[in-house]
Amino acid sequence: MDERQALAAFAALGQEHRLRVVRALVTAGPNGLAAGVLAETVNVAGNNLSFHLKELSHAGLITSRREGKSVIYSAAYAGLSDLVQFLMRDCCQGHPEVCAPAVAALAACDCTTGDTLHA
Amino acid sequence: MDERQALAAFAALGQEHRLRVVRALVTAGPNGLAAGVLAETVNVAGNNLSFHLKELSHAGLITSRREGKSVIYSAAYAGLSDLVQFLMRDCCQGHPEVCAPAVAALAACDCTTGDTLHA
DNA sequence: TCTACGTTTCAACGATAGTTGATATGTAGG
DNA sequence: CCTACATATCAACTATCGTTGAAACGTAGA
Repeated sequence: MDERQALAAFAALGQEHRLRVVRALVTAGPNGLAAGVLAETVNVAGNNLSFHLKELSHAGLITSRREGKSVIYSAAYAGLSDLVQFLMRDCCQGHPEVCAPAVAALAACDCTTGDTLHA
Repeated sequence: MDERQALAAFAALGQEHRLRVVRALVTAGPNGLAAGVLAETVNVAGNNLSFHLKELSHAGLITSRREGKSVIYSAAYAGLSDLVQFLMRDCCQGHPEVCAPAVAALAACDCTTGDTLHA
């Protein structure tokens, strides 16, 4: 991930409605949520939400697929990973103790119990 | 970290000059960099940089200390950790495989070789 | 094909953020 | 005390972002 992409991603997350959308989709899991459900969840008008979803999609943070009349959005976990990696890259220049908490914080996630940790 | 703080942090990072400042400080390590050095590094006028540094500081992403005539800024690694944790929290609702790459990406950092990983 | 539903696009307005220049603070040395 | 240096503050301007309402698109069922 280059700076331009990271910039777009952070700018996208730095907005109340968009951050809530991403959080909702991250917790929702890979099944995702329909645009209409998201509109109710974050309490935003449909047309306005559509604008934000487009921005999040362009930033590589979410993906979409059509299912009948609905459009289902899901978190782009790979994009989120890249963003985290971009932010913390080269944080260990001779002082691993300063960034270890970041690793520990994320490792505290239940993911560590998954069998695909190193996949 | 609550939503309001995360929002401020992401909005702070969603700006070219501020993102470069944070990246410069993250790679610089706990010793930090003087405001003047940062101004040259990111190629921003001093008064303008001061505005951005204030915003980053208010967002909990950097800290500052005075050393003689200079003010030294450093990355707030704890704040960065909290931010990462906020973004990925509850990402594993029954599907640990989707967020495992995020953990792996951060774990790829040399931090994993540090002796304070679980501290 | 017609209607209903879900979603997206567009133009326009109001609010907010970033830059600039001038000025103020605070610190060290002569 | 006075000057030089480093950084911070303030007001004003411009550009960009987010919201709103109206309208269009695409899909499914009658």
